[in-house]
Amino acid sequence: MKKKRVSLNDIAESLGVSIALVSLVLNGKDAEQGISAETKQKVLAKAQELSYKPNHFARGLRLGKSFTIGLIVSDIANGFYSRIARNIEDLAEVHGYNLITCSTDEDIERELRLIKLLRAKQIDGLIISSSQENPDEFNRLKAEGFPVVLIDRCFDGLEASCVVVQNREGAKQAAAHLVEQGYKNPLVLAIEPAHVFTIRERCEGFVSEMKKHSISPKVEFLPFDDAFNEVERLIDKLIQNNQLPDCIFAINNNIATACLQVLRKYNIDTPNKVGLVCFDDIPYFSFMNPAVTAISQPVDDISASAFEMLLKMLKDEKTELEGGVKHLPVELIIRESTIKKINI
Amino acid sequence: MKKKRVSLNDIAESLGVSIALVSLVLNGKDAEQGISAETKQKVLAKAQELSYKPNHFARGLRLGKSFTIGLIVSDIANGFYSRIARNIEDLAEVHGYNLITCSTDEDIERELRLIKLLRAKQIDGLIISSSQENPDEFNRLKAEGFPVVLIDRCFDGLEASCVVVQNREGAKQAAAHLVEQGYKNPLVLAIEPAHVFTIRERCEGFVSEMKKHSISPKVEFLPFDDAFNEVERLIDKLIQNNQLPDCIFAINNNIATACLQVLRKYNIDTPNKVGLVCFDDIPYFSFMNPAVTAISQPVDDISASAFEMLLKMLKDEKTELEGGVKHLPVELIIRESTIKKINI
DNA sequence: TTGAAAGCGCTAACAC
DNA sequence: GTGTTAGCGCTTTCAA
Repeated sequence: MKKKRVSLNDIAESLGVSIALVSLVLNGKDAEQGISAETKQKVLAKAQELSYKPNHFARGLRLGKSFTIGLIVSDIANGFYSRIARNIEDLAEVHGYNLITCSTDEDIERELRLIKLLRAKQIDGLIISSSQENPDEFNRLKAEGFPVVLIDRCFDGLEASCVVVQNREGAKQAAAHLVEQGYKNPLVLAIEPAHVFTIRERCEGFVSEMKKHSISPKVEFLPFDDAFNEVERLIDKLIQNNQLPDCIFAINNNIATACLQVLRKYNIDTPNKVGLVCFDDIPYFSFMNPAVTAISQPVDDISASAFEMLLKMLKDEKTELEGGVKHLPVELIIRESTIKKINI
Repeated sequence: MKKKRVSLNDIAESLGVSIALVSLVLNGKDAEQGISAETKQKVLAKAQELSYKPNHFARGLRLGKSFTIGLIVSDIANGFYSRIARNIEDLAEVHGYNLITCSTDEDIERELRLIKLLRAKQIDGLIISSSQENPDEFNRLKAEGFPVVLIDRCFDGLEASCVVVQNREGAKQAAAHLVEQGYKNPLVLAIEPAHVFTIRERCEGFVSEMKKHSISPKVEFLPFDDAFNEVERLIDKLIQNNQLPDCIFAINNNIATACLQVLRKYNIDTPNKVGLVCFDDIPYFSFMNPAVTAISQPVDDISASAFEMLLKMLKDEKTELEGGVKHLPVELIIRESTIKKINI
């Protein structure tokens, strides 16, 4: 029993005026066209009465715009990305845009498919934390004049715009802190794919700082899925081989959480037996047991900067798109998981 | 320097065939139309070469479908909803649909605006956790034949389809558990707006169970925003007036988290001085300090049921939409925050 | 086997 | 002040 949607035509007919007139009024262009206040009221009233809703397809087809932007991340259920999504959603709404969000699970092919799909759906612009191996796809998009902003992860040779944090510096701070606390045998727990910008930079920053103190950390790359079991398998193996580290640098909040679970399960005292520091802070870390030392990323700034960049491109379509990478600072927040207790 | 998008016409022209032919081939209707394998190949090759992407607007305008579904929740950054969003996103993708997600912050007007907007954007269906006061809007949608499934929250008199959990039963279990543990002076921490289905059912379930044990819990409704400060203000007042409860029933994961923060800040021993139980379990609760006793909701089942219902409506458009409410069971997971230690 | 053409609903240039 | 009209890109019916 589907009712037909009401169109401009329906309003025009029932009022005995032209479609164009109705369109003009409903788009607020009555002033510049000199439409009488009377007809304007009639039209507005009728539109209300029939509860007219503009057809987005027709409008989009005509205008070539969807007022929808895409957001692609690895996993929208990860607190880091879901906070970004929420921020961008709010910013977008202010400017009349909606957000269509997709998760890739770090799958390169899937990411390309999603980009294609979203473009077919005529999104006006894209914000993406990419899992690609190189910047080609994004340079292509930029060359086409398609507004795109990368967040979180960057590429050498990228020509499109990008917002990232100071991964290296953050990782170095974490390393320096661990050394200061007397940890000597660190393990870096990263995830695949290892080429990902954030992973690489964080690992390199951490390792290079450790090297300064004549320490060479082990680095392990875990599959993206199923963090808990992967971490457990690894820790188990390390225990068997008597190779347990005395501290862990977790590459993201997921891995850190998994670590905490596993350490607890194996009754490994944190921070006294094994310290833990995480890149990326989430609200829960501050009251976990133990509270987790973490490098906090400026989520609000990332969202705001990225959206601002995108909006600029969305607005002045004439000019060449700009490009450029913006680096945002991070902050090491020291909590219980890296401060050994005096009496153990 | 925007390149023009390539259209069916471009392919047709450069091949010297008709648009219709190209359309047929690209939609895989070449068999039933009896198009020669040769032309088919030509078309496919050309489409590939020009990297043709169908224009979603034109298609949608013609077909009246967007292959996009809407998801409206109060806050996509809340773990409960972000997990649901991720699940539905995955299910949707399998069936060729995308998800456009919006947050309302429990704002009734905003919710209505969003529904209108998404419909204008021609979403094919809607999954929503609503903050409305009554089912009118959704009964209207159903009457119009628009596919909609409510999740998490329901209404008396609702005619549309709905998936909820057994809020009352869960809250009762929580209450019974607290009593069993010897707690005698509970406080219910809920949020506004108080008319929300989940809030109401959880409060009622909890209170009615407590009444059986001759206990009348206090119930406080906090504004939706800024949970931490609201909880702190309240706890502070209770301490001043010497009215601190001996246990708290937090209505959702946000409030529970805020409670934990505040209790810690005030150095109030949990569970010995004040116990804490939460409706809705999130992964972090299991390794917080103390680990939080919580009522776990079947997030996967909620997502799957809701999507399945929606998909059914999306598919057979002919038949009258069904309606009906599905109730899913919950489970009390007992952890440290409600088990008093023997030696305190 | 293929082509022609109508029409989805809307906007904007132009005509009256 | 208001109407007419072309056309955005696509699908689908009918004709050839």
